[in-house]
Amino acid sequence: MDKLESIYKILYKAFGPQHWWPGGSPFEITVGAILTQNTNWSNVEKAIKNLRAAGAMNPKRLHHMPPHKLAALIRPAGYFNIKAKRLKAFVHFLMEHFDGNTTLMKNEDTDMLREKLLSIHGIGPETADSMLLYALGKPIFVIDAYTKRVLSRHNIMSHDKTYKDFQELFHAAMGRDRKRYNEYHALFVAVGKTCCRPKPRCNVCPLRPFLGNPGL
DNA sequence: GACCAGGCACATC
DNA sequence: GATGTGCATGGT
Repeated sequence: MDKLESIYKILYKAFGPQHWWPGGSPFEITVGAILTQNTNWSNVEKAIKNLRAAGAMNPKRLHHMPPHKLAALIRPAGYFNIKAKRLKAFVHFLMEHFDGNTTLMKNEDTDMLREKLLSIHGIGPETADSMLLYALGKPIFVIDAYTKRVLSRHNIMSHDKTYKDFQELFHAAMGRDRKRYNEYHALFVAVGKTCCRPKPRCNVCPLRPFLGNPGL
């Protein structure tokens, strides 16, 4: 097939390079991956800014920070009590297994690491894969609500298929190319924000000439 | 004021 | 296994 290749090219031409993940160390990206769960990125940026300003954007400081203090710093990102616990759980894992060193984590076998990440409270498939791809540069495709929405609307894959089903579609069709995975996922977010929204604006969909009218 | 945003865990049936 | 709910801020 190369429907997925064609869609990638169309989206890239329409929206251009997205420059994900914006700024930051690998550790900061893992923190961002947790903070952005079901949350607008602009709110996450405020929380990241607070953590930086407090000198807390490193594993040791976060590890030793009381949960209520962490929650206060990340308040703008929403779900702050939940996310404070999740960040603590992740940082605890990072300290225990890799001495707080993301480079050591990167050296771990990808499949093994993914399983370990998924076993951490508050880290599901999307967050784990975001960490693997954007923080550690592993060739793992990230599936999110946008990806599912765009693909299902255009009848590429049914919305009720599993995360794994969607992910395997990309892994099989595109080869394991981390740079393209990075860009492609970001492009799904771009198209999901402009036309393939919850309330669609299909008149401006760049995919329509290729795929026809979305099945809504 | 309703809707939406780069999910996940948990309860219930 | 499927479905529903709590978590919460800030922009549109």
